[in-house]
Amino acid sequence: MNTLTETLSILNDAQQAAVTAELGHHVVLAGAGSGKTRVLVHRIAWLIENRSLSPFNILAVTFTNKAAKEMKYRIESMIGMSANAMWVGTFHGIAHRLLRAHWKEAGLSQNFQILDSEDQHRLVKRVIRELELDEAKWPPKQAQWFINKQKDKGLRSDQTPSGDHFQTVMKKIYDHYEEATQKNGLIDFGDLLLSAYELLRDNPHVLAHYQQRFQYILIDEFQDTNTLQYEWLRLLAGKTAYVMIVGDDDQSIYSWRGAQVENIRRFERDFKNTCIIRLEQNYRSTGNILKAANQLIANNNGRLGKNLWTESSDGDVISLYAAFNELDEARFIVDRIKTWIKDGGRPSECAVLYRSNAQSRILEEAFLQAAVPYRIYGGQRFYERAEIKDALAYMRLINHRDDDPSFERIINTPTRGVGNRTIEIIRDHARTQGGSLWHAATDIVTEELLPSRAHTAVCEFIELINAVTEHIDGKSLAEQIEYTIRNSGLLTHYQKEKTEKGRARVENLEELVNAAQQFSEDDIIDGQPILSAFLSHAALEAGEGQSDQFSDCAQLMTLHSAKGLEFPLVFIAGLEEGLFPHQMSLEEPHGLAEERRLCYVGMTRAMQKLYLCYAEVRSLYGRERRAIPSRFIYEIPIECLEEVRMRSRISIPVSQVRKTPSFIKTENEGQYRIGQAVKHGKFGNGVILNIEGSGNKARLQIHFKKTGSKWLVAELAKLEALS
DNA sequence: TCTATGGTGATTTTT
DNA sequence: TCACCATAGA
Repeated sequence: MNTLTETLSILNDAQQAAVTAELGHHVVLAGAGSGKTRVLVHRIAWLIENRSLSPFNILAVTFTNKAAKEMKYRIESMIGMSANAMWVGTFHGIAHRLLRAHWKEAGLSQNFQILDSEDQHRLVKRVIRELELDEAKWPPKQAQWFINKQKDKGLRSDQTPSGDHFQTVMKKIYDHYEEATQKNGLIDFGDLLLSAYELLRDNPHVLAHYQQRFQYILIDEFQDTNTLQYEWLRLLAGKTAYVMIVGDDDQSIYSWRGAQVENIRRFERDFKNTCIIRLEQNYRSTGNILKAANQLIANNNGRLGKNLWTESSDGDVISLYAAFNELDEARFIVDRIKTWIKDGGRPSECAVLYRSNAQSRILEEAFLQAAVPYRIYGGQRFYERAEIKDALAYMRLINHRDDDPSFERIINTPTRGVGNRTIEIIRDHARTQGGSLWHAATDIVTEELLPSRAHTAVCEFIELINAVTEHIDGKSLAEQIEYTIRNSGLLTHYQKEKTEKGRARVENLEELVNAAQQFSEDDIIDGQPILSAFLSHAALEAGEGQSDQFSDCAQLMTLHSAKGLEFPLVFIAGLEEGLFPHQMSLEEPHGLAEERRLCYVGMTRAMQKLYLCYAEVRSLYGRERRAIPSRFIYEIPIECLEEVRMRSRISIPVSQVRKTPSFIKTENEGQYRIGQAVKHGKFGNGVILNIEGSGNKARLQIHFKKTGSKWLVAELAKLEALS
C-alpha cells in the first residue's frame, strides 16, 4: 500500500506516533490546527493495512454529521475501497442504528419516530398545559432543558431525585412527557442515547455481540462528550476493545449543554495503560496569532497542558480596532474585507466571528450597504423549516397514525375548519378513552359527537389521510411525497401566499421532493422501510442552512459555530466586558474560563491575519451603553498587538488602557474553590464564581440565588461550605 | 380565521 | 430595540 507509506512520511513525529501506535488505549491531545482529522484518517488506514483489522471491526464516532461524512470520505479515498462495513457516524446516528436493529430489546415500537428539539418543545408545552400548570411560572423551555439534562446524566423520570418544589414539579413534567413519548412511539435526541445505553446495559447478548464486533473504537472531539456518552463508550468498549480518543481541553466550549471536559481525565483512569500523545505543531496560523492565543489560554487553570508552536513566520501582528460604536465596528470590518478583496483575496476567505447572534444584524446591514457578498451561518436549517415540517408531519401520520404531535400539527394546516374547540374535544376523548388523537378522532366521527360543520371537517381530514395513504402505496419515495404535498392542500396553501416568503416555501417543498429522489439512491439503512428511513434522516440531519453555501461569500457566524473551521482573515467583533465574556457566563461557575476558551477557539481560526474589535459605546436592548474593552484583550502580549487608528477619531492607546486593568482577576484557589456551593447568613445559598487572592484575605465573587452576584471578603463573610 | 395589540425577556447549538 | 408569544376583537 504505497499511498499510506508515502503519506506517512509527510506526517510529523507526533502525528506518526499517533498513527502507528501499537494497539492499546490512546489519548490524542490535538491542538487547534494540528492536523487532527488527518491523524484519525491515517490511523484507521494504518490499522486496516498494517494490523489487518477489518473495517467491520472499527467504530468511529464524531459529533456532527459533517465531520462523519468527511471522515468517511477521506478514509475511502485513502484505502481505495468502500468503508461501508465500518461504522462511522455521530453518537446519535449510531445510537439510532442500534435501536432500529434491536427495537424489541430496547422496548420501542418498530416504527418509532424521532422528535427534534422543536417537536420536543411543543410536546413539553402540551404536557405543561395538560397538567394545568402556569406556563409563565413553568416555562416550557426550562422544563425541556431540565428533561434533557436528566437524560444527559442517564436518568429516567423515575430516577430523578425529587427535592424542593421546583424539582418535584419538573420531575412531574418529565414523567408525563415520558409517558406521552412512549405512548406515541416517539424518541427525542437525548432518548436516542439513553435508550441505546440501556439497550446495551440490559441485554448481555446484544452487548456481547457489539463488543465482539468493535475491536477498535475512535472518538473525535472527546472534550464534548457528556456523562451518558462516556458511560455508553465504557460499556461498549468492555474489556477487550482498544479506544483512541481525540480532543482538546482548551477547545471545550459546550459545557453548558452537558459536555464534561473531565471525561478526558476520567478516560485515563478508567482505561488502563493509556498512552497520551500531544499534537502541538500548528499548521494553520502565523507565529503572532499562535503566541497570542497561547498566552491568552495560559490564564486558565487546570489545563492538561499543551503549547502550540509553528514553523511559519511571525506574520502580521494582530490588529485591534476600538470602534466608536457598533456601526463603526461593522463599517470598519466591511471596509477591511473590501481591501482584502481589492488586493486579490476572495470574500470566502474572510470570516467575522461574534459572541451572540444579535450582533449579526448590524454587520449584515454594513455588508449589504457595501455590496460585499456575505453569508450568515446558522439560522434555520432545511428540515427545520415550517413548511418542510408540515410536509413531514403528513408523511409521519401516513406512516404511523398514532403520532400525536404530527396529528396536532396538521389537523388544521392548511386551515380546514377544525378549530381549537374541536381539537380540545378530540384531546379530551383521547385522554379519557386512552389511545391516540387519531384514534379518538375516528371514534368521535363514528359516534357523531361533533357539531355538523366540525364533524364534516374532521371526516374530510380522516378520509384525506386514508386516501393518500392508499394512493401512494407502492410508489417511490419522491412520488409519495410529491403526491402528498399536492393533495393535502399544503402546496396550494403556500402558493396562495403572494409574498417572497411564500414563494420560497413553495420552492422548499419542491426541494424536498428533490431530496427524497436523491435519498432513495444513496442511503439505504438496514432493511428499514424507505419512508421511515427518510423521516429519521430528516430528524437526525437537519441539513444546511442556506442554499447558496458554495458561493464566494464572506462568512458571518458565532464563535461557537466557527469551531473546526479556518480562514485566512478573521475578525472577532464585540470584545467587550459583558458581551465577550458574556455577562451570563460570568454568573456561572467556571464561566469565565469557558469564555476564554471560546476566545481561544476564535483566535486560532485565523491563518494569516486577525482583527480584534470592540466598540466604546454599544446599544443593547435599545439603550446605549458605555462599554469596557474585554479583559481578553489585556491577556494578549502587547508585542503581538497593534492598534488601528481610523481617520479623525481618537482612541485610547492600548498601552494606556493597560494601566487600569482593574478587572483582571486571578483564579487562585485556596480554602474555597470555584463552583463551590456556600451559605451566607444574610444572602442565603450561593455559588462561588471567582476567587481573588488566597486564604482569609481572599475576596470571593459569589452568585446568590436571591440577590445575584456579590464580591465578599472571605474572612468577614462567615461562609458555610455546602459541598 | 386572520390581524392587531401588548407584555415579556433577551448567550452559545448539535443531534 | 425587537422579536416572539398569547390573547382579544373583527
